[in-house]
Amino acid sequence: MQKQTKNDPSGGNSDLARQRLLDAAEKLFVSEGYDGTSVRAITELANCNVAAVNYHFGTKDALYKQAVTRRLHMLRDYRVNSIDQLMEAGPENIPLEKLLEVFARAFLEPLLNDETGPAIIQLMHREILDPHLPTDTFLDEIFLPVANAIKSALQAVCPYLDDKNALLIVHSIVGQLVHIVQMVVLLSGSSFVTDNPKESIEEHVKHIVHFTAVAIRSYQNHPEGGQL
Amino acid sequence: MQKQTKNDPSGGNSDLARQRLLDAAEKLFVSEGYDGTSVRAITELANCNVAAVNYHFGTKDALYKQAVTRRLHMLRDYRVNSIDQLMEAGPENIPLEKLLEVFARAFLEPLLNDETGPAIIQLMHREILDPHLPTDTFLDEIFLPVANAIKSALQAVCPYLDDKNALLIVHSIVGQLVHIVQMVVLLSGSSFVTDNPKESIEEHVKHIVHFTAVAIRSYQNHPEGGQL
DNA sequence: GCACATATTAAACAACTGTTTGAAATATGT
DNA sequence: ACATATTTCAAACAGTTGTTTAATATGTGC
Repeated sequence: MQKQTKNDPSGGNSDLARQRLLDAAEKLFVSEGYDGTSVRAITELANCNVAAVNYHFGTKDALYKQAVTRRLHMLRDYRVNSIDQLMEAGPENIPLEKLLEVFARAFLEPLLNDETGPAIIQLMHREILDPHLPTDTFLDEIFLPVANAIKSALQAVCPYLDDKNALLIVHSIVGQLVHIVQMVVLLSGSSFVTDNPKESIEEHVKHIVHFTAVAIRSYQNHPEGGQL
Repeated sequence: MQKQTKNDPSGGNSDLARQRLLDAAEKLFVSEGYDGTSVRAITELANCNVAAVNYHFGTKDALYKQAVTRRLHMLRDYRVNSIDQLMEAGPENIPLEKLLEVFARAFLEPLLNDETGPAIIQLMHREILDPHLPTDTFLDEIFLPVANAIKSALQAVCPYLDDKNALLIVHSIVGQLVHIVQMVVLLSGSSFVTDNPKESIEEHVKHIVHFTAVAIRSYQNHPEGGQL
């Protein structure tokens, strides 16, 4: 992309400006939301003229959609691929804890990544609260694919889980993981001193894996779950 | 409030307009967010003049703070009181499942209430994403009081839980409960037909109670949790 | 009924918003 | 170097925003 091919009539500089606009837009949509972000703020951060948004993307809304969609697909692919790769070892060779840990880390990858932090997941939260994508995009293009991937994997590793219980368990796992992100966001604006945020996240991940594994194993003897 | 006392010099009509503005503001802040809600939209919904916000509240921001804070305190008090009332029966008389169920229902009360639905909890999500309250208000005035109440109650009912594990478990419970709300919000804008949303919520609550109880009991023999 | 306090109101204000427009600059192919 | 395509740009536009202002209407106490 730094190299400009002489055959490309659409111009490399155009791609650079587009990229800068997408990156700037993403950053501002994360921190200010859609309505709180102006086209002028985006173009100033991207070092572009205010009309560049309309030239390259048509409208602010279309820019938003592209900024969100590229991240949404990235998150889905990373999460689904992580599960698929693990499952290549064969379900009988995969400890439940391992599956849960791989999923948790894949789910939280942007958060665990120093460069991105909670931003991308936070952008997804915003899209849920204020949807701008076409109806059901979030469900169809990230939530359901990821949920189905981990659900199938759970059922392969724990064949005693029926469809209904497996899905309920997926919701429990996702809820716990999302909560970590929300706590990070909440504490990031806080005057509380966190000793070591990364260590705290690791601790939560470890807890969730164990907590969840125990509960799942209880379904082996009790399809209704929860009885000891 | 329908009766106007002759002794009240601040005027009943003023309280009526204030109330209408708060209610209208809340409704719009829930659905459109802070930046997506204009003063004109609020005053139109409240059947007031646009300057009424400034007269009664000073600024749009101050109106927002009051609208959010009144609900935040309401949620906290309901949750904490539900736990406290249950604990009056004495921890030795309270099954763990009962405690978890009471907490879950108290936590989700607005959602379970046909009049409010997920709106109020959604308003809290928005405040986390776009804080307008003074720093740490959300933490200090709802999250921590509620977390501490359920943490103490859990430790009273399950004395084998130490501080660290109890807190991690509280996070797991809250994460699962918050996730229900997020799913309701996500599906409310969806073309998916939900057979019976109330029944689905009940099912999730039942699952979370049992799922969580099993996992908690595992700490009895294994302070590190998670081992079977 | 009057004086004073309070609440409501329409108009005005400065600033901001996303978009459009046409000129100018730059890139590209021959 | 020229013709054409693409990109960038400043200015303009109509609409929106939260706030202020002063007049008017309403409420209250005596």
